[in-house]
Order: sequence, then structure tokens, then C-alpha cells
Amino acid sequence: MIMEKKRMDCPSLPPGWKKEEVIRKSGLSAGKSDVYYYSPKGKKFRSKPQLSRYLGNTVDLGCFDFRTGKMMPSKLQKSKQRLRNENLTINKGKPDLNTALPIRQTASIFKQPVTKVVNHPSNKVKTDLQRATEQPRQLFWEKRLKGLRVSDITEEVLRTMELPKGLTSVGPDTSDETLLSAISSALHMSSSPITGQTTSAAEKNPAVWLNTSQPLCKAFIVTDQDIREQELKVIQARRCLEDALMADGLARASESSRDSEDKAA
DNA sequence: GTTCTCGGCCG
DNA sequence: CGGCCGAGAAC
Repeated sequence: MIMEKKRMDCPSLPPGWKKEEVIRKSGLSAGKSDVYYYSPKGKKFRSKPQLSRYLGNTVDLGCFDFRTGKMMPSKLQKSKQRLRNENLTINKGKPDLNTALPIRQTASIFKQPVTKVVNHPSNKVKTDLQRATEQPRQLFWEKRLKGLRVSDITEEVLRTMELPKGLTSVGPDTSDETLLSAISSALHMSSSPITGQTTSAAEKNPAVWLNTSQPLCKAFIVTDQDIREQELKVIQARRCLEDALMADGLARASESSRDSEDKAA
């Protein structure tokens, strides 16, 4: 009847991932158990940090409980503290090249494609392509970006971008700072054009009329001159980036690498 | 060599 | 305590 030590399919894990619990059968720690995860490719993971390193910065393991394999929203407290500290204390490490937005992932620690069922005519919801493709988004989620500032390696806070005239925000927070965050986030995440809130009803009652696929910004017009000015900026920025990457590459080359166990595969 | 297993450190 | 990882044992 003892069916331990079997690789279990785990709910809340994408197909292919397995969880295993091994009971220690001898020694001082007999009775204790160790938990392992296996990726679809069969790689074994024996700790949360190891999993975290493998999955990269795109995924937030803050509220993931390794032992049970479930998301535990109660763990939110700690990771929030960690985020604050990282932003405020002196950052001795390398500049963070991670481009993922600083937004907590709620559903699962793993990227999980939404299952699209199109061959079920009797079910209206599931045949609705729009619904199946797009994840629901929290209203005014941009507020979570408030307070995040760009800084250089020396912790010097960089002056925020100057927004063109004609960009006006919509919603509960009208600061330029939040507007900038909202627009850049929208550009970052969406492949479709960013127009701002096109319905004027959104100005009167954003909570009801807001188009959540657009930033909290009134509709705006981009002129030819705007475009030309921006092209210049891009060229300059690319030069700076080229220099920086070159310098960074040289610095890294002289660094020894660690984490031998993860490279083994 | 790789995989399994328990010890033990450290928070 | 329990999570995490080193290292010896086992294969």
C-alpha cells in the first residue's frame, strides 16, 4: 500500500512536470521526506532556488511552496519586503538586464498556455477566441508600478523621461510618473497599436469604461515631427547601448563562473 | 561517470 | 524545526 517515491503528475503544473516525494528510510533523519521536481525533459530539481534559477526572472516564485507544490498567497508578505529592499539598499551587483515587468504572477509559477477548445460548438464561452487568448487583467494594475524608479549602477536616480504634450492620463492616478509607466508597459506587452483610451466615457468613469488593453492615457496623436525626434533618440541610445554592452562583455569575460551543477546537463 | 541518499549547516 | 545542498554510498 505504500506508493511513495513515485513521480506524480501535479495539478498546477504544466503537462510533463512531475513531483516526487521520497521518504528517508534510515539514519537519524528517518521519516523525513525530500521533495523533487522533474521538468518535462527529465531534469531533476531539489530546491526552490534551483528551480528559480532554471526558470529565470520571468517567473516569480515568491508565493510558491516547494514542498506542497501549490501557490500560497500567504507568502506574499516576504517577497514584497524583498523587492523593496532590493530597490532601496545599495545594489552591489551588476545592472539588472531583466526586461520583465515587476508584476507578480498570480496563477502558477509556470508559464501555462490557456487551453483553446474550438471544436465544442455547444459551449459558447470556449469558442470565444478573444476570451481564450487574452488573460484577464486587473483594473488599474498600473498602480502597482508606482514608486519604481530607474537608477544607474551607482544608485543615482535617473531623471524621468519628459512626456510629450498631448499625453494626458486617465484614471485615479494622474502623475506623469505613472503615466509613463503605463505607456511603456503597454508598449512592452502588446503587439497591437497603443492608442490610449479612445472613448471619452472613460474619462468620466474609468472604472466602468476603461479599455484594459490600453494604457491609462487619453487618446493622443503622434506627429511626423514626434517620429523624427524619436528616431534621433533611438540612434543615440543604440550607440550608448553598444558601448555599455562592450564594456560589460569585457567585464564578464574576466569573471569565473559558478553553479557547476546546473550546467551539468 | 551518474544517481541516490542522508547529514548537517544555517536561517 | 525545515529548506537547501555537500558529499559519501550505491550503481
